[in-house]
Parts: sequence; C-alpha cells; structure tokens
Amino acid sequence: MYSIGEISTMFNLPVSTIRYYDKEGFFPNLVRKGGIRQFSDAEIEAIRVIECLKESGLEIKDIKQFFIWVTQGSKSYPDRKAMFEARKEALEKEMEKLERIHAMLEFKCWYYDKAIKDGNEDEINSMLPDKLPKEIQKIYDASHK
Amino acid sequence: MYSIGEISTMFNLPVSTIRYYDKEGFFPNLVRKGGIRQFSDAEIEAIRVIECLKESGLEIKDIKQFFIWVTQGSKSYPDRKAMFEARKEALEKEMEKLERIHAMLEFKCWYYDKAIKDGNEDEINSMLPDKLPKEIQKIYDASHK
DNA sequence: CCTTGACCTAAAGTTAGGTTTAGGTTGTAC
DNA sequence: GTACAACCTAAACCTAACTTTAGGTCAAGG
Repeated sequence: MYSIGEISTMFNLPVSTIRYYDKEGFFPNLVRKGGIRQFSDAEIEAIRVIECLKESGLEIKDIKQFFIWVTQGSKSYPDRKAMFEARKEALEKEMEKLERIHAMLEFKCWYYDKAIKDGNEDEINSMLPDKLPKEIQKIYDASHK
Repeated sequence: MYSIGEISTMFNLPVSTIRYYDKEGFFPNLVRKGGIRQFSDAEIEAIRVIECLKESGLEIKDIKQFFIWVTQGSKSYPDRKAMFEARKEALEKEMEKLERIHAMLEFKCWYYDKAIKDGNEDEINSMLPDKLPKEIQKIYDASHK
C-alpha cells in the first residue's frame, strides 16, 4: 500500500494530477482509510494504462470509457481489447509520421551544416529538389513525400 | 503563387490556422497584393518546417524564435542548426518512449485476447510478473521497465 | 445591379488537461 | 500540547493553440 505522495514520486506526477485522475474515475477500486487514499498494485497498473492510452493519442474522456468497462467486469473484455487494438494501429501510424519528421530534421541538420560551411544557402538551393548528394537525397525524399 | 484557400487544401489546414501562423510571424517574406496573401514555395517550406518542429514537440513560441532567426540571415545559421539538432535528439527519445508504449499495447491486446478465451483474468494474473509465455514475457518486460 | 464566394481584420471564445487556492483534517515527533 | 508535514475537498484559475464571430472589401457571373 502506498500514499499519494509515494505514487507521485514513483511516477514523477504531481499529487494534484493523481487526485484529478481519481476524480475522473480512473481508480475504480481505490480504497480509503479515514478519507485517505491507499494505492495498491491495481492503481499502479491503472496509472500505467492511463499513460499508455494517453501517449497513444487518446483523450481523457475516452480513457474514462475504459475504466467504465473495467467496472463492468468480464462482459467488456471484447470492448477493452478493441480499444487497445485501435490504439495500437493509431500508434503505428503516428510512429510512421514521426519517421518522416525525423528524416526532415536530419535533412535540416545537414542543410544548416552545409550553409554554415558555405556561408549561404545558394549552392544547397541549386541542388533542390533532386540534385542532392545521394544519401541526403534519400532523406530529403523521405521527408517531403 | 497560391491563395490561402489553395494552401489550406494543399496541407489540409483550416484557413484560420494559416492566418494565425502568419500573425505569429511564420511567413517573414510573405507578399501581399491588395491586402491579399500570395503564398510561394518559401511559405510552403515554412509550413513544412512549422509542422516538423511542432511534431517534434516544440511550442509555437519557440517556433517563432526560428523565424526570427530566419529574418536575421546567415549569422543565425548556427542557432538554427542547433535547434534542429536539439529537436532531433528530443524526437529520438520520444520515439523510444513510443516503442515502450507500443509494447504495452501489444501486451494488453494479448492480455484481453486470453481473458476473452479464459472468461476471466485469473490465469493471466497468476503468470504475472515473470511466468508469461516467452514471447509475451519479452514484450511485457519491454513495456514495464 | 446584385449576389455569391473568397478574401480581409480584430477581438472574443473554446477546449483539454491539468494546477492553484482556500480552507480544513490527521498523525506523529518533540 | 503544539508544530509540522502530508493528507483532504470544492471551486476557481491557467495555458496553448487554435476557432469563431462580427463586420467589411472585392471580383466575377447572371
């Protein structure tokens, strides 16, 4: 059993955020002793799920739905599974987008590195959009498609 | 030369957002004819940079700094390069985090798949945290570290 | 001519996801 | 027995990044 302060330290989350999550219904089985919250492994796993769903792009109101399903027991397993499947696919798309963003950043690093060496952007711009050095061209194409 | 409406279609961004970006100073060389904005390739590349920096985790006020540097010419090349290098590193960390999130989602998909087959979570919970099937254990460990 | 659609501005409004405030209780170390 | 930290609530507040509103210009088509 952990206090709210211990959980705060454990996840590096403000105490106020944890209380906010509680108010949103994210700890359906949270026990209190004399008004004070007693966090157990179930709540720790709940926070992991919250962070996971949040990072996957879900909004708080949709995460709430997940915890409603938790209170409904085994009949909601298919709904919960479908939610995770959907988040997995959304995250995979997001990661592909970030690959393109990463290529753009790599290209810009090369771009300014060369601009610093040349003192201007003229030569680079004369190479755009398809006369770049081979390796850079690949990165450029990946980021501008 | 493109109208704001064409740019809106091109990037699938509301016209209001493009005006907002303009007001923030993100098109330092934007030309107007009779008050009407005329977008060129420079502004198109600017929008790509905005989206790139934004997706990399930068806030609008910091993106503003980039465009201030652009107006200062070649003396700010090192600053601009440093910004892209920093975003590249931040994005790489972010992508690592998303790998862990992805592992968590994969684990949860397996978890609920099994819960549906078993009708309850008892057997799964008896396997936690280190007696899971080999492949699943790997995913679980990756997501809970 | 007049209406329709695309453009313009300034300023107010919106939303999510917390955070802060004000006021109060609890428990334990000195 | 009192001071101190850690806990509690309800409600007001905050911030970022837009979006909407209200009011206006302008060019082309019928």
